[in-house]
Amino acid sequence: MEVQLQIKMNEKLFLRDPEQTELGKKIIRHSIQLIYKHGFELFTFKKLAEDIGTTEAGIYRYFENKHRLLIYITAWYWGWLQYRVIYNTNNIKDPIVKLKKVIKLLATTVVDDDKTIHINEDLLHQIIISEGSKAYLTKHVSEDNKEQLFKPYKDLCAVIADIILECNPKYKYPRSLASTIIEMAHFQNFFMNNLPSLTDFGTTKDEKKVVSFLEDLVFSSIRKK
Amino acid sequence: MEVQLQIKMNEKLFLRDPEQTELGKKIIRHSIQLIYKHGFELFTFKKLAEDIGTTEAGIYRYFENKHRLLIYITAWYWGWLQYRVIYNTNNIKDPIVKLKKVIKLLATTVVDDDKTIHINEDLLHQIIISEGSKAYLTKHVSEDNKEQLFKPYKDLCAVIADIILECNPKYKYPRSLASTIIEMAHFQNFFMNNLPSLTDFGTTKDEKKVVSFLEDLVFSSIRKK
DNA sequence: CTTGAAAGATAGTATTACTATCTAATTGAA
DNA sequence: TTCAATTAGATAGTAATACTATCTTTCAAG
Repeated sequence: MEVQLQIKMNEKLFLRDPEQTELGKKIIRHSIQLIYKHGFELFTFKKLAEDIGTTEAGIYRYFENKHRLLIYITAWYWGWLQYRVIYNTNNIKDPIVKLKKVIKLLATTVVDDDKTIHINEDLLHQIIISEGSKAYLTKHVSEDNKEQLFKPYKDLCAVIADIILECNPKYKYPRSLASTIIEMAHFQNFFMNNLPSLTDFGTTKDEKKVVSFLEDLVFSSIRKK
Repeated sequence: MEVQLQIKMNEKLFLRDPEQTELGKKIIRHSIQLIYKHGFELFTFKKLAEDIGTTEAGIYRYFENKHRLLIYITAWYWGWLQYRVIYNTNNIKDPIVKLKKVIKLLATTVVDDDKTIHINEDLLHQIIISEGSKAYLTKHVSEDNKEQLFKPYKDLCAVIADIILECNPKYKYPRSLASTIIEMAHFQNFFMNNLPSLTDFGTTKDEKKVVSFLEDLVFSSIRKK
């Protein structure tokens, strides 16, 4: 059986739905590759158009600008992660086991998912690590937020917060702890590979240690006192 | 007695030392104001030159580009914070009290420091919250790091890691916990004000709650088990 | 008095981030 | 079969950005 996974995206993120056309899918696929290759600052629609073999104007028919495209890509990632979290914790009763699963999903390298042929999830994961926070670290974050552009991130955070509350209904900071887990899963990975002295894993560069650190952090905090 | 505080800066950060001239100091002062006003992406050397009343070429004599200027500003901030951490924890014996002091210094609004006339520390603090991580989230982070551009951040992290180890010499992740405190002090503040549902302080927007969250997180983790 | 450093003035270039318009190809409904 | 709509390709153009270059003025220290 072949299953195709479709993440439902907020329509305000694009001018024309990239999932609906060949060119649209190429834009997503190649933009992930190019942002990975050049970094977001040096990524341009010109380079993207050349890479695809279309024109700049063609890209602009799908996305207002490269920042919206970044938000689209990150939103897709958070949507996909939430799907994976729910899918992988589905039959687990013990919330502690659930939470461990979540931490692993967040902090561990992704294997390319065949259910989404036009997206390379491994590159995407790397992009989220180094470019993800640029989606919201802007002057217009509040307006973007009003348009619900960050909903997938906030939904994921809420799902994790709920699992935290299952572990300890009296824990006072479930949402902040959830966003801390999400951000640190990525930042500690980035630091480990690029500014190793900011972590305790610089020598081994083993992402399992990021998982251990996060587990220690989280379960110390929510353990009933 | 008037004390003037000078933070010693890495010479690779600038082409001409901005602390040594009037124009240099104006560049720092006005760039902080303008980055605060426009955000880093929309901040340009042209706008800065107009604001100061000099020319673009004039700015380029001090800084290679706006990204180097951002690194300079953030490096100054981390240097200044380390000074404040050491100054304020100087006579404290109890490492737990020390660590609480550090968290407060990191997560609480700064009052403008008269010891540095040309820098508005309050605006600077806001900039670090929303733009700080852009200094290292780049493709060239490793080369920049080889030039020691992030030393002040790493030094501060090391100082905090040492205090953590004073609290519990057996704690396994002092550096990662230190970088987590630093990053989350800023991110939780940003989230609280801009994406409130990612935190538990959205309704009150009270930064004291960020301090409480961080204290809970940190002291749960390092408590001897 | 002169000389060298800093800053001002002006100009110019390649690239970026768009917008506009026109034409060609496809597709699917009348 | 044809007509109309949708999508994409082609081309052009603009304002702003991110620089580099050069020449002149100012000013202060030796």
